[in-house]
Amino acid sequence: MTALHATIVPRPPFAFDLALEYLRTSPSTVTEVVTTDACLRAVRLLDRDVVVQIGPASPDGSLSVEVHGLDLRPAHLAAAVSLAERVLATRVDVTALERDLAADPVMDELARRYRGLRPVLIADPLEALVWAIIGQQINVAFAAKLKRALVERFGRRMRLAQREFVLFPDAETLAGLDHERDLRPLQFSRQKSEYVIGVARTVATGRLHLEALRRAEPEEAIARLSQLKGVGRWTAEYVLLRGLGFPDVIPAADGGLRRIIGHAYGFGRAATEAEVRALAARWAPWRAYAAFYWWFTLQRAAPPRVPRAAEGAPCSTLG
DNA sequence: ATCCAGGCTCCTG
DNA sequence: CAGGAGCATGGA
Repeated sequence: MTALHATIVPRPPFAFDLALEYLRTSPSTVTEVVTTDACLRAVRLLDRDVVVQIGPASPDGSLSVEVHGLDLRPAHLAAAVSLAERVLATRVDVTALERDLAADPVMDELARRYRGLRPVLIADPLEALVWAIIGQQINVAFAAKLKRALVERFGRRMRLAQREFVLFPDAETLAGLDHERDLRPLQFSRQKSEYVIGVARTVATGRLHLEALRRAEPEEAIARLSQLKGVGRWTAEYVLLRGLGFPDVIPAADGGLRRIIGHAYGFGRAATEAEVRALAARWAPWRAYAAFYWWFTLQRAAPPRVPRAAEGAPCSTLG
């Protein structure tokens, strides 16, 4: 096992502590391991399974990026650095954000509260897509249980420093599953089983290249994703936000967003999707940031999660 | 038991 | 093209 390391300097303001808090408390956090001051994750980089660790490098805000694996070359470190920069959006210039959001007093307050927080990505876009499908119309705790079961059953494992890591299953693995035999026993509904395997097959056969969607216009990317069976607008927008890093999309149909926004704007009820879209127009070009702030607020208001079973256990960051 | 949960598909009018 | 029924599943 070799280790390479580099230092990156996020564009200020950057709040690594808030990003870490998000990861620590988010139901989507299954393949990541979050410690008191760092985040680790197993991922495929180039031709290697590696563990990437991101943590504070010095009090000035710079971050250390370490990559651990077998026979690593400089190219693996470069890939790890670009992964870290993408997942944490460290290179995004947010200096205009506070000014842009100040017109809306409610959002202005959130922008100040979460200064330096950017939407934290799920490192693997396919993982983001599968997670979004799993999360459709069920409570997030159960969705997290399903994701954990999927990862533990079909993900490759890695061991590093007494800790076990699991890679999210790749498209080829998921494409080879049988929904009755493999996913129903994990408590997936019949339709979600078919959706997950169907999108994996589309990706595995090369008919959909998720990474390439990053360069598309948002509406084009949403249209492409929506062609997949089981992927509607909410799911597509979620993938753009959490999987691909689009800064200005908002899943306006999201139940959690509708509830908290309806409450925050004094509707006395959940806002409708149309109302969320209308309000969100004022948050452009930062609508993904706004959505992320709301989700973080919901997460913080939620009751504390079940304590992790055992330090070092795989997937132990999920409650 | 009943309602709800980070929706989607498919079918009406 | 907007609106709604029906759908799966487990948890509170």
